Amino acid sequence: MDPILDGLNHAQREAVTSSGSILQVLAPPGSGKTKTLTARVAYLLSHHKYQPQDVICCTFTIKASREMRERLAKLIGEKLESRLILGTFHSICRRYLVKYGYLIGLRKGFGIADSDDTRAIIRRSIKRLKSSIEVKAAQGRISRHKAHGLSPDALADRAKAEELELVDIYRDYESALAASNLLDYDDLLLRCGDLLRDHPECVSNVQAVLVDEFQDTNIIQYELMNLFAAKNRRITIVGDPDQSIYGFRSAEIQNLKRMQRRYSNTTVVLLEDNYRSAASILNAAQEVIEQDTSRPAKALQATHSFGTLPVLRRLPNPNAEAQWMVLEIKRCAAMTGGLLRMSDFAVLLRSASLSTQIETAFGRAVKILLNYMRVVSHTGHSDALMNIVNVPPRRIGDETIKQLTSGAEKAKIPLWNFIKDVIQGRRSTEKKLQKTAEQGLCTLVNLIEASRQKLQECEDASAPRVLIEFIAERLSFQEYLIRTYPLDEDSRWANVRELMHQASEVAAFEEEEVDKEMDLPEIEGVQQQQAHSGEEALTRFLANVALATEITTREESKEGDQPSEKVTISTIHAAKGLEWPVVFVPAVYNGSIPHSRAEVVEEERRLLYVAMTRAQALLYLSIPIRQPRLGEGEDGATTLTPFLPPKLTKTRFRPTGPSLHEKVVYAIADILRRPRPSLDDMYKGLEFLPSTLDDRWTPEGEEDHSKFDSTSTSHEASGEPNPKRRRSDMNQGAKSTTYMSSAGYTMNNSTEFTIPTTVSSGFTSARDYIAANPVPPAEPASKPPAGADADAAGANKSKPLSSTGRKDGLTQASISNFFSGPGSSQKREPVLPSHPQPPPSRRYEGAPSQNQRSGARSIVPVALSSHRVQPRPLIPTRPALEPTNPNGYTWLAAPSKPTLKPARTSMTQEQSNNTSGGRAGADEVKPESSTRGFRPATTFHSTTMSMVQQAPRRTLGIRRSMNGWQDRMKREGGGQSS
DNA sequence: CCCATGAGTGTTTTT
DNA sequence: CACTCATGGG
Repeated sequence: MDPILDGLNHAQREAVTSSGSILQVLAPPGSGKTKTLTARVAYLLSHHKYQPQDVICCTFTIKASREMRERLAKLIGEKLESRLILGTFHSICRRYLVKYGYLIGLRKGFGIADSDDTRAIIRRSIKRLKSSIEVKAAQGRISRHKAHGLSPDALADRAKAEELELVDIYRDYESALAASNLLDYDDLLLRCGDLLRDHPECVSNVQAVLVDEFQDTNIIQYELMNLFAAKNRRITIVGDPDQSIYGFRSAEIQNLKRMQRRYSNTTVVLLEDNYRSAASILNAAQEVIEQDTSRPAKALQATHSFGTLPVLRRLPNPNAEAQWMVLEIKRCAAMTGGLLRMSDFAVLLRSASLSTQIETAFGRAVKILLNYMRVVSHTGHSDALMNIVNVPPRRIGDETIKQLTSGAEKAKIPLWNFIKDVIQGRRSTEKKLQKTAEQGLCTLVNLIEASRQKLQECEDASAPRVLIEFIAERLSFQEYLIRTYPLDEDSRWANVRELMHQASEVAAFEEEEVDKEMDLPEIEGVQQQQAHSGEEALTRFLANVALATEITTREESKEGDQPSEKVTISTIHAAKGLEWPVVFVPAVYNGSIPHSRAEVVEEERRLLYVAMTRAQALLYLSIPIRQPRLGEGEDGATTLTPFLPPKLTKTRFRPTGPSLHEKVVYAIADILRRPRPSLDDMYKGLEFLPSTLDDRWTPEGEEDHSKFDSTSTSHEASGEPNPKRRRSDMNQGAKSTTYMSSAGYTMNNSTEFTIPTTVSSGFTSARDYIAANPVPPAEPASKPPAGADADAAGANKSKPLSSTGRKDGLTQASISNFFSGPGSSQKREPVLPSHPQPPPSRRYEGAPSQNQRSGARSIVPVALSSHRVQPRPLIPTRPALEPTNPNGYTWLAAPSKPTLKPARTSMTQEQSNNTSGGRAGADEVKPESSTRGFRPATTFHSTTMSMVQQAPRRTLGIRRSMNGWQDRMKREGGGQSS
């Protein structure tokens, strides 16, 4: 039979082969959504003979589109795949606008305003108008209005008093964008919509349109979809209302319904077999989502065995929570005999503000260069210009800038032109500029002019790279970095190198496939706009960067390219669509999971649902029972998220990590469809574990003091039989290993570096841990040089640097801090904490100032990972273009076969690991998902671990180390001790 | 008057 | 880290 249909179940096949022109595929987590969509594309090409360039396939994230491209390449061959019009809505729109934007009066060479630009513009307006609205709030509201197609004037009309203030800002913002010839994210969609409405001929070739993650579309995207398909009205969408988590971005869950109304011939196919997770995980997740009573009931059948119950763990505080995760990760890795490697673990957070910011911060060096390039590419980019006028410092301060901008405004010419005129004596500012400032401007102008010249000379795709190098050179950029960030200049410089690398890669890529992906098919009678190739290469490069990109760069290094062994840390949003064997969802307390600022609680619940359904074999939720900083109650006691009511936690979760005896391990292997490890392997890693059980803290979340001496294990907690392994007692030996370099390195710089080294008693420090483990599965490091390092470290740190005394108390506010935090000292990577037991009973609370080696400070974080994944939208609270009828879907068509699966799916008791029976489901259906093929995603932000490994990975841009945390730690530590 | 530097505060989710 | 506010040098 048709190879395209291989491995598809009944419902999936039905979806793929459906003859309906308007098709909705409702696909819950793990049901083979992407697989179905790609197969559908292949099917349309082969059975309907559509040309690939006549098929549009939209996703929401770059990552998703990349994945789809890869899968399609395998299915239909690269040749066809490369001709498909496939990408995020934003990138597809950009493509159309580049080619046909002139038809609606778009100026050539427009740039894309990323959120920094946007924020800067809005900030300025707010300041000028003396508004009291917060920048971020204004930014969000404006975007929301734009997403709903409301112009400033339209908004003014229905103005409520308080919106009036916003209207002015909005207007201002729009004109600033126009003045710089910039389009923001919303504009890309809006303007493309305008284009296609006025000139439908641009898409007259389109035979079929496919949209992934449809529940995340907003009104504009929905409209775009219709416009793309205007000619032939053939649309396939896949989505799942339960995974709608992008409402804040104006996604409208009602689009599903809306689409059904619009196309009366809509066919709906429902997929309901889950191939990803253990039944126990699915059951728990299902109960969470079903609390939303407005949601239509929907079945989700597990095809895997029950597995082992998910965990809901209580811990004393966020710090302990982080340590616990690390311990559990080590325990799992060690006790499963090589079955799980670091990349199989993920920590999913509700908010990643910390790490996110840091990452962006680290990207600053890169950003500076990009802004130079943007100015070179288009001198009208006043914003980019303002960002770099005084970077590196040129004695051009606020006053000078004010003079210049107001002068430019009066003269009605772009800032750049005005500046140039001023320094060339053709114009002058109201007030005379300082001599020094004038000189500074002069150098700047010279540099930009020289760069533009250079660009003109460069007629090919290498332009981006040539320019970066030229500019960096002329700025003595590396020296500037050293001067500015003495502590970690090199990691920043590394980011720059990375950028250069990306630039050259892009160049190579484009050379060899010039007419590939970026070109749209020629349409008779409609002319496409062409451009100077050097300039065009530059613009494109910049656009890709702005679109968050991760320009793919296929090849990720040839040698040693193991999928990088790191634990992934990501936001839940970014994790959508992905899966991992083991998933941790920390901080499930009220205020975090239903986020305190969340507008729609249901969305938060879905978020938890999405997080839980990312797990294949093991799922851990955890909560610090006290959160010192953001004290919720007195003493910062937290309350469990309302999404996990007692009824649920009692039946669907266990209080501590499962004991990992053979059966459990086999079940995990089966679910992952990996070979079962041998008993020998399973025993191997044990001796380095502090305990074979999750018993360092009591199930109630207290530190378990009894633990130190005796071996009394409280395994009962887990409800499973006591494994026969005994805990190896490792006290002493510092088995740590290698962390040499880091220590050495940092020491030079003096400032602190403390942290990492603190190894406490005999465990490996986090850093060692990673150093030792990163690669192969867990093989613990060999033996240790021990002692010395720890001492050194200790000594060093004991000297608190100057005033900022760091203490080590480390109470972080949240886990994310923890992870990112401490461990890193200067350039190192993140480390994983390790540390199981605190040595002697030192508790940290008591001794704030000293003790660095106490267990407390052990921080160390995990490798922080990398990753960011895809996002998707959600429902807004807006005033509605349509009656909101939350979820009243009607299934127009029935799904797959009635499915009766043997009841195996839900055995209620945990012990169901029975036998290998676990694989039952798997036999009937060919497994599909599985983890293969997925890489940890390199993304824009990769973090640090990479440094540990030799080969730096490539990602677009930012590689970060976690400095910066140090100050933070110092501060926090200090504060709290007092 | 203008610019640089240091201290203090605070942070959902993302194309 | 970004942002804001205060102080000190030119």
